[in-house]
Amino acid sequence: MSEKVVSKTITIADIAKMANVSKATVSYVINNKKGVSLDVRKKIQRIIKESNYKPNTMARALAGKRTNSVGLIIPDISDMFYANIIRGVEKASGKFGYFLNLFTTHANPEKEHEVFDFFTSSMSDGVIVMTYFVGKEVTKKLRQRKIPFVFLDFPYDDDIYSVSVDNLEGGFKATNYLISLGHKKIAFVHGPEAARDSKARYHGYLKALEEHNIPYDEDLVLKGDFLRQSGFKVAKKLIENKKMPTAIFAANDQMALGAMSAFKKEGYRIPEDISIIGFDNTEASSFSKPTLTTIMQPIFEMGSLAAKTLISLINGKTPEKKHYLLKTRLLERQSCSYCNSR
Amino acid sequence: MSEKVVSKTITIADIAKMANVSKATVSYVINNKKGVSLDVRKKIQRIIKESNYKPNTMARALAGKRTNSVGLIIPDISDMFYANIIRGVEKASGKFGYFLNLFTTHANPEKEHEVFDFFTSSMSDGVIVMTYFVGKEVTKKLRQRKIPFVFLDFPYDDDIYSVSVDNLEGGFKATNYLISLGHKKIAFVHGPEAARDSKARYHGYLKALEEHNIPYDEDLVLKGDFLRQSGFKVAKKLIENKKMPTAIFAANDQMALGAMSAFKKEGYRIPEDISIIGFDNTEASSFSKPTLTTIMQPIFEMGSLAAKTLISLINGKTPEKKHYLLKTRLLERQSCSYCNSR
DNA sequence: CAAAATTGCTGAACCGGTTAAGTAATAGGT
DNA sequence: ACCTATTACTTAACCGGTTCAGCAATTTTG
Repeated sequence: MSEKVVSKTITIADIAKMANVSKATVSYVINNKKGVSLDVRKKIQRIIKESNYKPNTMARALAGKRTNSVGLIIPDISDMFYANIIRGVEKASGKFGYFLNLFTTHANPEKEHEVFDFFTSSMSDGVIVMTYFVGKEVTKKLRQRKIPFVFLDFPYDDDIYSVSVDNLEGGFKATNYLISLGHKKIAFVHGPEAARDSKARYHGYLKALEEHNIPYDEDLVLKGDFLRQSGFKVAKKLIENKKMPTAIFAANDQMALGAMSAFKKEGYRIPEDISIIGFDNTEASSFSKPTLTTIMQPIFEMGSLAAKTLISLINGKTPEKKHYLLKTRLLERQSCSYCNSR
Repeated sequence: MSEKVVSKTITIADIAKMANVSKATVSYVINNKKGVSLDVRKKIQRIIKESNYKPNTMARALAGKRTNSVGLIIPDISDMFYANIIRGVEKASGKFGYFLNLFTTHANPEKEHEVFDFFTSSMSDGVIVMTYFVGKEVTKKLRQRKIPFVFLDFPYDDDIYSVSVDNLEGGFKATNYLISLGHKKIAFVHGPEAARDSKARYHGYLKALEEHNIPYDEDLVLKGDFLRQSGFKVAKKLIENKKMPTAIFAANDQMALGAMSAFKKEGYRIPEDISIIGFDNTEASSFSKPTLTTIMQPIFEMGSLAAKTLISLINGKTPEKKHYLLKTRLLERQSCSYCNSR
């Protein structure tokens, strides 16, 4: 005679029943819409609170509303760079009441496509994309599904909302700093061939030389691959070739630190005998002996601006800017000094 | 006379129409269910591919299916510890085809509740929780909504699936190591009062002393707060009080490094005059001079095991274990040596 | 004071899928 | 050849919300 009671999660219909109104009225109250008398409104609000009811996000989203979440697609989370991006995005989104869907592509083209497919199946209201292999197909897909998106650190494209770091200006700043210290023989260490950021930093280097009428010396421009080891090798080579510069600008901290240890090993004093500047402000750069002067990227701000821009787009507003090009900052530490050589 | 064509995203109904079948049949094909002839199946698959159709996740979830995403709630993402947790969770979930919803509570009780409320509104199929203020209400809420969950680094509770690091064993291991090097006067530096992990490490310390019949010396147990500065202060105090131990075990690397710099400043050689061991294997610990011997937590594995367990739960399977207590690992570096004093 | 506008609420369609139940056609068993 | 299973597919209800159209009661307006 007894019926089995299956505990079901409470729905809008239940609330409606309890309040003796229709589902519609409850919905209006939930969404703060007018057309409901104060009495009824209060009653419904009370019941909602008492029964601890939470509208189902899926149903909401399906019925045309938003999910209140933004997606973030990044290659990886293994270093602080990406962790900081996440932080920035998370913080800014949180401020606007959005939550974060995180996707990592592991720098794997296949996985990247998978991720995008998932995205286009609706889940986040918009997406921030930072990835290696994105091409026109992806932006096309996103547009087709009318999913707002913002790219991070993406080559300038007038059609695409983007937030990037001004790597050229960063390279310029680094080189300029060395020049201001009296250096004229300044070496540059490249990152890997394909790296856009390294290239931009190189162009900043060139620009600074040019502006100060310092002749370009091909022998002082060296190939690296962003890894510590390559900085070490490059430094060795410079020493062997007896073509020593008075300063080195490496396209990232890792290589700068590699070079530093090579020079120290060969008896050079830093910064007395040679100045070194890096790029990125990785954690390691503040622990080296001497601590590494470097260029800091506003990573957190990058994430946070991207989120702000995206949320504007989601809400149909026009973001302040279509393209942000963020300035870097010079961190003066111990690895650079006035040029002592003739 | 011309009609405005509004580009609509393609739905299962569209596919059904194109294939001259019902929505149901398409659904069966999508979900690889039987009851569809090979011919029709292939035809539908072709059409799906050609039209680049992706089922709407929301609709799916609403109709009783899953979202294929797991939630992760953590206090913050500002350091590599959490970044590694994320990595572990992301990687393991990815392997099973699950995506990640990331929530951070910023160690803020209010925000924490907000996050949980959002969760209970259905979005992820399950959730991994690592947070400060969780209490019984939260686990009750999750249970009420039938959302599977796993706790990270949570005090043992027989009722709750959990993955934790064996901090006691870690503390034991660290202390034991120092003892094995001949040390008898071993200081311990606490983390903040409330920190469960610090407390557990302390108990490991006690256990090791006891097992080797080394008398407990109250004066060698000092209060810190996990910050570098506190390690520095504590070391100063030891020196001033002329109650020098031959070794120090700090409850985390930061404090160990702080202590290290204090000792160095006062002319002590490490490890010749005093051995130091930390806990956590933070990045900084491998850059110090000398490099810091420390206890490594299997953070990545923690995240990955939690994800595995959660996904089992989601799929109605019984996870291998209800409680994982992961072992730490000793990283022997340069900051510890045989005890030289009498 | 009648007509028009407004307010407060309801009913029902809809979002895009899943799935139980039903049906027609084909295959299998004796 | 006749009855029963099985196969292949469809119909329709349902998930839990939102929102438009409609209606009655009340208020405003000329």
